Amino acid sequence: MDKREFKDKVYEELAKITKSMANPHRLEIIELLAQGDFSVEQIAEHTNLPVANASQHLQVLKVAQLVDINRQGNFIYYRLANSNVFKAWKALRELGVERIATIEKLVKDFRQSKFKFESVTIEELLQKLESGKVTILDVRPQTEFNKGHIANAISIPIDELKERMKELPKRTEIIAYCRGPFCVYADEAVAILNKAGYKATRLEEGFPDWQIQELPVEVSLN
Amino acid sequence: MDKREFKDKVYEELAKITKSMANPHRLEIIELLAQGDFSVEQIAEHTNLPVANASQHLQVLKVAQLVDINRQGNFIYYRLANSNVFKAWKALRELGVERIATIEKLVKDFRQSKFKFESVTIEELLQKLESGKVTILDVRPQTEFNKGHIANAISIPIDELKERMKELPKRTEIIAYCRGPFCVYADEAVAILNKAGYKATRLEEGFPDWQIQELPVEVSLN
DNA sequence: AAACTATTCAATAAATTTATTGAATAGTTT
DNA sequence: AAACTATTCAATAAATTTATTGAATAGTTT
Repeated sequence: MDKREFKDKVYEELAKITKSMANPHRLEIIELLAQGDFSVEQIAEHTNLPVANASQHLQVLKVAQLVDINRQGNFIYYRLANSNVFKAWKALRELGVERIATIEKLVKDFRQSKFKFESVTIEELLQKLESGKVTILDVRPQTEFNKGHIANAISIPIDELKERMKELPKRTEIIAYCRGPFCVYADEAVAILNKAGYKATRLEEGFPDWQIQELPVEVSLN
Repeated sequence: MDKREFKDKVYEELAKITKSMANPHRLEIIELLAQGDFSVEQIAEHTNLPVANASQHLQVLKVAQLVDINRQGNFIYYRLANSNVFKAWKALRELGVERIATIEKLVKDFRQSKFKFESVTIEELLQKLESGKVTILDVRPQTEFNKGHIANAISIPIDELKERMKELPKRTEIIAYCRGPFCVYADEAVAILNKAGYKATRLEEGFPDWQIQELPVEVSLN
């Protein structure tokens, strides 16, 4: 094998992996699976895809070895194959957010149209945790919280927040988080809480970003 | 704009960026541009593409805002738009190297078919630098060395190594590096040097990996 | 074993990406 | 201004990716 042939094969392989990510639905699936494992049906519902279609995209990811499966009864659960998959997604996300004004604008327009809040980065949250009392609020669905969450976070899914917000302290600062920077549950939570007189801010990033940095988490052993 | 519409647009934009990278030639171009800027002709030559073809791939990268241009006389020089582009490439590369046994195998087969040497990681090199004397040898073409290189590295392009190796110390350990883990100049250098009685090893990663970690470099101001 | 359920498969048409070729363009040098 | 050079553009055919639909499959429950 000569040098050119070798190179061609290396880049060919890398391109295969990159292609397996290069689709809006598959990027969304990867982001979702960063929260934990999900069945095909659940993935289809979350991403608004017909099941057969979701399944096809999952096959593409499986062939590229970005996801693993785990059969339980009639259900097949998909999960990310390893943490490098999330790292690659994160790098692409950061490239996107920095480079494409469109995305920034989309995010801002959407957030500002309903709410207009500042957010706190993971680093800033760590500083706050060191210097004083902060309540961390996880507003993702209960099942995602159960799969893994930031250590000491309180779980109140966004749908239950209105009835259950009395469980939260009125005085201490509340940082709400969800799946990632594009997830709007945290924005909704901040809107609800601030209106009711709480002191709430959203975390810019999501649980997987926290976890990948090896910060303290509580995960289910399943 | 409702939630689903917002999500669709975000992932659509991210997929556009990802697609712009999802091609073997474009991945190779990105890796090359991580060394510095190059004209279309140079890029075409390095990647073994017809000029018109290279130009088309560069347009794709330009539209996605992964590269910038800089006209000088008749030549147009392309460069990476910012360090996040290299970070994304690096994340994909690491995902690839870890996940796809094929690539590992390709790299090993190719290296072992001609040479079979161990390599040193950036971290290991840093330790060596702390604990004793090491000569760092840059075997990339002179122009790439001039654009930027590891601080205190000596430049001897691989083509000139046989005649010029007497410039190198026989006693101290030599670490040779080039463009990145898929670049084989460093392997060739190690083979030549060890045969001649030098103590040489290759650096696993390349100059851009060193630079992105904000380790000491010498760069041209151009 | 039959009925059921979640998922995958297969076929197809439409959309997108790619390589190839030759011409056009934007700037430089004479 | 004419000749020249590097790069881009435009058109096209071939290859690949995608969504859609209905059927098939692998396993579970009755």
